[in-house]
Amino acid sequence: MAERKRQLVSNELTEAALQLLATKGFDAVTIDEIATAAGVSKRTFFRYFASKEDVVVQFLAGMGVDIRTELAARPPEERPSAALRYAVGVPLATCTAHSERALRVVRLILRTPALHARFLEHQARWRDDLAAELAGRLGLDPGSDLYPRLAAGMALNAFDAVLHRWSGSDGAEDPTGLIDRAFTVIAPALDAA
Amino acid sequence: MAERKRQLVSNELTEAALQLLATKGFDAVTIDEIATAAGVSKRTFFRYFASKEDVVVQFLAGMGVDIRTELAARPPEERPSAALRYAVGVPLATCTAHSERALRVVRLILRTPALHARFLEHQARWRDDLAAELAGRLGLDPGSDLYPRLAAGMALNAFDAVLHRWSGSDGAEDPTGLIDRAFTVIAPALDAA
DNA sequence: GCCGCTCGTGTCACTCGGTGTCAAGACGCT
DNA sequence: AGCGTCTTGACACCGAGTGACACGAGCGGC
Repeated sequence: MAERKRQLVSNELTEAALQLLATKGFDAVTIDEIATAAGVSKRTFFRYFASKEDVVVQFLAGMGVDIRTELAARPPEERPSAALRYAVGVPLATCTAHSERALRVVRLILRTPALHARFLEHQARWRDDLAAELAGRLGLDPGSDLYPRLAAGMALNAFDAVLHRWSGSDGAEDPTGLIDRAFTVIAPALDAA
Repeated sequence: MAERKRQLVSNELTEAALQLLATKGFDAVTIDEIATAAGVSKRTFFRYFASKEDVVVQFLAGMGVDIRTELAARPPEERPSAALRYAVGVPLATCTAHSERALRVVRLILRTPALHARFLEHQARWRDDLAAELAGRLGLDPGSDLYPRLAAGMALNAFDAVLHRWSGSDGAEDPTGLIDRAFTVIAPALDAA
């Protein structure tokens, strides 16, 4: 029950934060505002989130592990381009499923330098994870072979490009179609050898 | 003459900052410390640099334009993989030329999340610039074609991987050799079609 | 019933990054 | 000397983030 309440407060906080940040802009909203809007104190906010950026970015935090677990679940004989495409497709599907909310968050992140920076940091971690998974999958040594890191980077780069285009078109363009087009571009490098 | 003095103060500031940050760690150094070490006030520090991260990251700020101008200078008939490889090679050559200093800065950036985030933000801007240059070079429409952004991303991704490996090996591995190996991996995608 | 226990929260005080304001000097010009 | 301009330092201020502590709610043992 204590866990229930914790989740409740957390949701209240993210809800208030997303609402305020999206309308007034990142810098124009203080943490006090968010906290009072959620009915708690500023101190309590920081017991749930490490920073102002965290409220927004933690909203996408699960994507990294989603990508990696999906890659781990793909059949081993599948070519890297296909496996990575499906792995990266998971968070994109989540985006399209909750497009109203996801679009607002993505737009906010891309428009706000501080958020964008944090987001890129997350992505860098995802890339390392993906590279490790990929190296294990292909039996490569990540210490000597550049391929795993480059491949993971290419996949996430494609993911990023699609996200930009998707939010740039206000959700009009289809992420699935975009990611397919992106992967036809990078596939020759992913599947070489 | 006034310009001389400005440059002098700026150098003093970056020197003090790099020294202190590299030894004590990013969070353990206050701006007051850096400023007093350079013989100026905290307020003056912020007249030269926008933020604490800026002192370190602005050290690499020129790289972005270097890459783009080099790409613009490459012969138009050169294949994208070769042109991008040379473009990205420019800042890497600068790194090897001042390896003692560059290595310290790169290590500091990669080790400090806040700095890493800012660095990635810069890179994202470079990528957009590179993509625009590449689109112009190939006569593609960056609004509809994904290739420019993906290609620019791949090149910078390779640059990033090399930088990591270089700093990870304490400068032992040769950046030129690494970037060549990285580009043989991604070239099939860059030169397809 | 009451006593203690823990745990979540609010309050307060504090540090530090970052900004606006202003007055005091340094410099060039006439 | 007297006058703009430009840089600087001093000061006050805001907001992010942290540490310390006291309060109250819930809960098990007596």
